[in-house]
Amino acid sequence: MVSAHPASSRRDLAALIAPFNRALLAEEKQVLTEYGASMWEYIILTALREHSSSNQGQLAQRIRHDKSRIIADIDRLEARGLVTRSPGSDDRRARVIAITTEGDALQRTIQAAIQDREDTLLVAIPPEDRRALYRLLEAIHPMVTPRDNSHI
Amino acid sequence: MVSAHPASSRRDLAALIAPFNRALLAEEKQVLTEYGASMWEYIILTALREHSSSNQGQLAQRIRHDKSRIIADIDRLEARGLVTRSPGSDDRRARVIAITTEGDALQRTIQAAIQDREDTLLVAIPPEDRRALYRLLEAIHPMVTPRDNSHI
DNA sequence: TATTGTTATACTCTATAACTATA
DNA sequence: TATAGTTATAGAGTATAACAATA
Repeated sequence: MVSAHPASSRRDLAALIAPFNRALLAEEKQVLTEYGASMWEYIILTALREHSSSNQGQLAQRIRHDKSRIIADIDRLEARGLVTRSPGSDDRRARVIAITTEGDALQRTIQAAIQDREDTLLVAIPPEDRRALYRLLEAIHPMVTPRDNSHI
Repeated sequence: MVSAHPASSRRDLAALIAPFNRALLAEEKQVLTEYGASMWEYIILTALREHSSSNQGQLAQRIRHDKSRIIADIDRLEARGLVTRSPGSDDRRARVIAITTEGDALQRTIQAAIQDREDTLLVAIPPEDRRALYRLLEAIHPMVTPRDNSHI
């Protein structure tokens, strides 16, 4: 009897990526706990360092966070003086979120710690292989990131 | 003023892997919905094709599923005739889970469909780069998978 | 007393709908 | 009427504790 689907010798790509993803998140969470920030708070600070200031809704959309759940995160960041939330000058419904100097510094500190951990995790991978990995993942990134159509 | 942490030019590895992981899971879930299986059910079938039969607890441990949550999954797989659940011969507390011919066939069908989708997702990556990616991820896999200490 | 499978419960994350204030 | 932000609520997924049967 010949099977319609011969036993696959190859592991699912998802089965290779998922544990890697889990391990990276675990490392990241340890660092974040150290600095009293949540994953979403760190993602928000990182996004704000790239765009410096944006409306709350735009920000949520950019990082693919929920417009209703981002509120509490910004509340905490604001209370810690890491971001400011001010009413839009032209549209008084809008809230403009901007990162502060303290927020900027904290994001850098956390990111440096996270990348240190990532390097440690992959210390057994030769440098040129690691560079190849980054190059491949950067190439794949746009293929797996839903395009932002908000400008259309 | 010199910053303690200069702006990182590099993206976090987690920020590259997470969207990739999400995209792969989304593809996988579409296939699974087609065949009426949940992610955990597919993982269970895949694990059973590698080990053919095992105690419920050992199985849960191997796939890092919850020993209490695996119950409902096995209930459904058993009801569909994809696995059998029989009392252990030596230890009557234990339940031995074994995959059936139908279960084996379904896993192959689903896996083939999933890997087809994965190939489609990465169709723009040249074959040799894709091979390099798999090679790297296979090398990283043992570094990010918690070792099974159950035999100690 | 410890372990296998089971059930019940609580907790986190997420998704969605309803509300307000502006436009 | 539509939109930005907010609040409240319901759901999925997960983690944990308590229980019955067996060791």
